[in-house]
Amino acid sequence: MFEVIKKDSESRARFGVLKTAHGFVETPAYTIVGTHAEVRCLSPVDLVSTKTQIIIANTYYLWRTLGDKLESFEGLHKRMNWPASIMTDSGGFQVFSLGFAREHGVGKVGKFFSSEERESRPNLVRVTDDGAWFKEKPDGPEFFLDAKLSISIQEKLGADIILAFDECSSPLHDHEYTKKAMERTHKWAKICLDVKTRNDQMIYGIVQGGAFEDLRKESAKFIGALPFHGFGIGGAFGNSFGDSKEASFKELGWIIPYLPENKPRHFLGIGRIDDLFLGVEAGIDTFDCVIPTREARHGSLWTPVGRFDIKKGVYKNDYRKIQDDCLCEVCSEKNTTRQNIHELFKNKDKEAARFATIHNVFFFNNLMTQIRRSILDGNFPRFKERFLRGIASKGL
RNA sequence: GCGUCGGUGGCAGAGUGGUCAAAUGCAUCAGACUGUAAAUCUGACGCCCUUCGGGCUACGUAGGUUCGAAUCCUACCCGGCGCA
Repeated sequence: MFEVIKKDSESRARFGVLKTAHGFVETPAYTIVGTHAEVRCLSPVDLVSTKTQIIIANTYYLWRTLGDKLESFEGLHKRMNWPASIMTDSGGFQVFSLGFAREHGVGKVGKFFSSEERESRPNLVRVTDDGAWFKEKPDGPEFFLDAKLSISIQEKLGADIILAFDECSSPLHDHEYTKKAMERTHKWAKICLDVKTRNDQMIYGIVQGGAFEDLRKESAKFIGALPFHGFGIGGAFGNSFGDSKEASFKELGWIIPYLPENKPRHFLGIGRIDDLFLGVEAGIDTFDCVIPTREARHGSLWTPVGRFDIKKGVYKNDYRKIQDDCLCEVCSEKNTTRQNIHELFKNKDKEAARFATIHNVFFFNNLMTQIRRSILDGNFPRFKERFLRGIASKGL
């Protein structure tokens, strides 16, 4: 199911192959986010051209959207017209994102909402030891999602890799709460394994424990010892949650040694360029992140010298490609200069977001290809240094 | 020529005696975005002073009425429309 082909001699980086029911994923790999069973703005054909290997969809949203139709659901592969690998997130992140994170504005760097702002973004989630009560509106009815139901939904969705239901805690939570959330996650992890019935799906357990060393180690030890096919690392990570990168990657150092060498490790929701290098270096095999697709829609295009906002006026008469040496479908087309794409964004043309998404997704997938190659060549540390310096020199 | 309607910040367009440096939209500029609340959000946008705040100049032009005018009056300039 997962094989490590080559290990870097100077770090924990490794090249591997993950075999799922729908093919192979060469790792380290980027998992492209398709929450609602589609990668926003991209057709299945577009996706192929972006070198995408695997997509992650979301249990919570598909459950809410499909409702009764879930019983007769044809499966994600058919629905998405995507023949390759798919994973589903369990809905555990929504316990956080629609709850505490929404209320407190966590996730925006350096900014937490004031009490006034909180009123307009109320917490829509109530967590108990048994599961999570969600509501769509502050005054709407509650509905319950727990480990058992999450697995049942994920089995109906039919992804190749499913995730255990967890509670993602916040960096604002103290040790006591984080411990409680971690213990719930552990309890739910065992339930997920118990109730899972399909043999053609892999299941990953999820390590929590926030920024606390004792909890991270405890969680890694506990989850790592359970018979999962792989492991996700989630929770309060990275500067997105108000923590420094250094601190968050120290956490990986606490966790990874407790996870089995021969099983894949997924870094949940993390995926900026420096994160990728640091994650791979720490022993991560797969990443997923909204950044390539969301920022594309917002006009931010990524290149080896940093990202830029194509909507800015300076690109109005810029007849260069997004990125000179890029082999993505957009950069390879004749009539897709920065000037064209700028204009499409200004005209609110739907093609704008599509072009931007194609480029960004290709960029990140291609970066992973280069990382894999560098590991195979025994050159990862040099490649990392060179690439990060390239970005730093021009600024992000 | 007569009549009539109108001339507001980069543009469009509110305001029709004080709470107006002037709503709103667009444009512009800056920023954010990390298991998708997000093809989204935030801030700036007359000039000057260090922010709170204060000062100055502004609603076609020039005068006037008034404690006070983008808002009222007069003349003029410009534009649309109608009639000659």
